[in-house]
Amino acid sequence: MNDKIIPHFSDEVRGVSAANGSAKAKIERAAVWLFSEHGIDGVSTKSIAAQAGVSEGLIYRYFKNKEALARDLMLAIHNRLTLMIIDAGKSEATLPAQIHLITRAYCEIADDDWTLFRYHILHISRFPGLSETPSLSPHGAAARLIKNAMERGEIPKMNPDVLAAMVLGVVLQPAQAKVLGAIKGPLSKHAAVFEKGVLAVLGLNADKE
Amino acid sequence: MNDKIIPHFSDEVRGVSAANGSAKAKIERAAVWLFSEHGIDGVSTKSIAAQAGVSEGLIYRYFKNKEALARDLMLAIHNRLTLMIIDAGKSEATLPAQIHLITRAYCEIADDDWTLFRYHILHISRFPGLSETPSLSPHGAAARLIKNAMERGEIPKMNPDVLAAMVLGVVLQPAQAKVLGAIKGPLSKHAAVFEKGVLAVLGLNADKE
DNA sequence: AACAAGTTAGTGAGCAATCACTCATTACTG
DNA sequence: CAGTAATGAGTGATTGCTCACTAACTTGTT
Repeated sequence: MNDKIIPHFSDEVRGVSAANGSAKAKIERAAVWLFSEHGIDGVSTKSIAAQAGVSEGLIYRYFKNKEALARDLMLAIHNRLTLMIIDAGKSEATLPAQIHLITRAYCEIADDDWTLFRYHILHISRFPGLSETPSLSPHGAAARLIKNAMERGEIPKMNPDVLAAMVLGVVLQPAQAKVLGAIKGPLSKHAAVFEKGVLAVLGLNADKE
Repeated sequence: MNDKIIPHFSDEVRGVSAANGSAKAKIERAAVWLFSEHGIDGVSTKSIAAQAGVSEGLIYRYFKNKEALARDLMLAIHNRLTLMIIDAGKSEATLPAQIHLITRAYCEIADDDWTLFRYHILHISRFPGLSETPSLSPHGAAARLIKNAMERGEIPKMNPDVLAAMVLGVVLQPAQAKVLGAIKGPLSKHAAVFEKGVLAVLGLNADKE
């Protein structure tokens, strides 16, 4: 439980952003916090500037408009999660090994920047375009891994999109429950349970215990 | 696949609202459609009135303000889903029988009023109060059924809130995937697969096939 | 060093547009 | 005509965004 999974991945997956003290970073941190709490339309540019401790006009030096600011932040976590799944698919050959890596990394990314992750699961639906590019979304990447495993004969063939959604739900719904206060503490604490649940949905855990 | 599950439940679970042609019903239908599409803050009272074919002022004859309208609609589907789970817990004695009923009914309620269901899963987080009353939320009701099954010795003991979230995720994440366009057709088509997945997460499907 | 010129970072008053909501008035109905 | 249903122009507040401006810092020339 001590060793982190994230360092095994590339820099993009580990999550990098603007220099911590810069004005741009202050705006981003203020915005992601306020957006996750009140929704994008529930936050004014004035309140973002106030929370960041900068003037309102400065936002428009770094971002074209409020929507672009919201989109950039969403894209950061969206791509981070997607690339993590793709990387895991490349570094491991079998579905169970991939799932072991992915469940841990998913939880660690969520715990690492919970505000940004919370923003992602609460408000991703504001950006339909991000999910309409299947290969660059967590769902699409997961569906691809599952489809490959089906073609290798690791699991029975069925609709990979439905199965990918069921599998993602085993991890994402507890995350949403944590957002809504029904579950407490870091997600990583439950990573082993999530892994077991995911394997069960895939019919891969008959040989355990 | 022909027989519906919904009729087995009480009137409240079957879903009843204002008379179809009344002005109040027209406002509700217009609001739930626009809210689910653009979010509550992304919809103006003017646009609701226009879509409903009534004047803007009429909204305030039937609802105290825009927030109350949004809350009433959310409460309708929220209570409908919650009561369905509670009812299933009363009418069936074992967890597998309860799950058989619930997965079907969940899908049928979603298909029956997809716009309202879509509004629920996309924007429930706007009303944290609804989830903070655990016994009156789908998550809370499901957690109770699971906890009871643990005490009857049907499944191993563990954190019932975490397990309830994982189980709900198996059904809700495919619903979200359908919202985002990754899955098509009615949810009921996949009810049997969802049931199998839920049983697997609970460790209850060793005796199948 | 001294100064001028140019570039970048940052400000905040102000603007047109839109917002949720009110209310005096009208239309309808039994 | 009493009572309810319905209207929509009007209101003050707030919105996202602009832009003329200042402050601070780099660079080039002497």
